[in-house]
Formats: sequence, structure tokens, C-alpha cells
Amino acid sequence: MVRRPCCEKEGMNKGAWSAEEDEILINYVQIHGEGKWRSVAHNAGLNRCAKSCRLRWLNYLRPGIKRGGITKDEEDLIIRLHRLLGNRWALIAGRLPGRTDNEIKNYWKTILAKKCESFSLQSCARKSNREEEVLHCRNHGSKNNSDQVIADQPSVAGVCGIPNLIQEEKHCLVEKSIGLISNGCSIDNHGMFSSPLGRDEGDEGHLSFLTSIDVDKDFIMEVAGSETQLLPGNETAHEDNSYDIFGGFDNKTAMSSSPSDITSDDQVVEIETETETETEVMCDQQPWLHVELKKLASFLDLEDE
DNA sequence: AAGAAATGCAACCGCATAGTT
DNA sequence: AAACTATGCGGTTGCATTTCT
Repeated sequence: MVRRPCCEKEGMNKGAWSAEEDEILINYVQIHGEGKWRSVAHNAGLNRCAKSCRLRWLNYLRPGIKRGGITKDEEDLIIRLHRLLGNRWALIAGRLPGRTDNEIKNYWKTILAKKCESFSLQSCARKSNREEEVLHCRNHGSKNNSDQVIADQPSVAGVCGIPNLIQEEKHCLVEKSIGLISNGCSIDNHGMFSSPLGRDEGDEGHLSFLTSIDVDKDFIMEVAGSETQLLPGNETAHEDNSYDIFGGFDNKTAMSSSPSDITSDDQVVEIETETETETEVMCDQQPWLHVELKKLASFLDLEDE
């Protein structure tokens, strides 16, 4: 079946919108409301396709749209959300009132990607040094040093390329959410976790990673969409003892996969595969133990232990 | 001052998906 | 269940503006 185009393209206006067109669209939407963009385009007398009308309204004409001047706070939030969500611009924009996915996407590509790129280059140099140290330690039978190197630089795993850096942090965030949920915590309407043990000081501390990105319950559940996959009994370990929560956390699969789409190999966190800790040796016999310990550590903010 | 190159941003395009008939 | 429509999303393009030589 040949898909019909969203609108007739012949004779349609394209390119920049004029002030007159903007005015017509604003007036029409104010009277008739949003939606039914095809009829908007037709009835309002705009010689534009439905998509074009929708885009113009959502990105520029809609009330409450902020123009330019991304603040430092917003930039921080964008960076954090991008680490968590990847190129899910609409989701990110949803957390930034008055900002559009298009604007954030452009901002990321033009400004933040460059910043991250320069960061990445620095990190690459650091990783090279680290890899040499790890190799050296392995060759010389000492792993304490290599562990220390990694512990000192937790955020540079897989740095040559932002995706790997982002991936690890995503894993950390998602796993913390999942750990909390699976440990019986609930999330209130403000995105705050409440522990069945009550919200004591310890609870507050490890909630900051979520509250700091202004999440709400639906958002967390969305991010942690497949958390039930991580509950005990559903997992098997990789043969190489590495674990991966979303199978590489592809942007789309992480968010759109139904639980059945995720294989058991995809379900647990990839944890520093280059190090062979004693814990991992234990987990050769009990793979699930690794994940549970990791969750517990996350819950207690004791990941290094 | 003028042309070239780089940059930023608005808009377009194709695909995916939810909803409707 | 299949066909179709409407809408949303992310990637890409193209143009206007700015900066550099």
C-alpha cells in the first residue's frame, strides 16, 4: 500500500512563515483550539500543509514559548536529561517549560555537543592512561591499583564517544530507580520516593539524583519502564559475566521495547567488565547475586563497596 | 570592503504509532 | 483484522546571519 502524503504538496507554501500567516494561524487556533491540523490548514485559508501548521504553532506561536537565552540551569537539566534519555528531545522538552524539542535539539547539536566533544577528547586521553594502567596491573598480578583507577574515575568508562559515557550514567540512574522500586519504595506525585521503612536521612540522600532532574512519577516509571524485568528470578548472566540493563541502551529499545522484547541478556547492568572483582567471581556461581548486591549498594549509596 | 566559511535556527521529510472506521 | 488517518518524533536540510580572512 502506498502511503498517502500528509497533504498535497503541489502549490503549498514552503519556507519561512510570514507575519500574516502567523496571525491567521494564531487566530484560528484561539477560536477552534489545537488539533485537526489538516482542517486548520484548510479552513484557516493557509496554503500550508498540516504538519507545517502544527510545527509552527507548537514551536513558535503557542503561548508560553520561551525564545532563546537558555539559562545555565536549563542547560544543566538538558545535559542530565540527555544522559538519561538520549536523543529523546520531546521527552526532554517536556521537562523544560516553554522549550520545544526542536529548540533543545538544535541547542544540543550546536552548543552542548561541542562542549561534550571537548570533554570527551580530554577523557579519551585519560582513558588511554587508565587502560595502560589496567593492562600493567593485570600483567603484574595486582588488581588493587586498577580498581583504584576505576574508582577514581567512575565517569570515564568508555569515554571515547559520548554514548558510552552516557550509557553508564543512564544505567546508574535507571538502576537506582529500579532498585528503589523493587525494594518496595513508592513514588509520590512529586517524584519523591518513600521507603517502606520511612523517609529517614539515608533515604533523602540517594533521592537527590532524581529530584535534581525534576522528575515525576510517570517520568520515572517511563524511564524504568521495564523494571519488572530486573526482579529476581528473571535473570541469567552473560557467559562473560557482564551485565547489561538494556542491551546497550539503544535510544529506541530502551524506551519502546515491551518487556517481551528484552532478552534476559539485556536485563542487568553492565558493570565494569574490565575488572575482575572478587564479587564477580562469587557471581560466577550465583549470577543474580551480582545484580542484587549492586541494587543494594545503590540503595545504600555504597556502590564502591 | 568584499568574499568565503562557519554557525545557528526554522522548517521540512520520512517513519512510527495510536486512534478511527 | 485490515485499511486508513492524524499526530508525534527525530533526523536532516537549507537559508539567513555572523565571523573570519
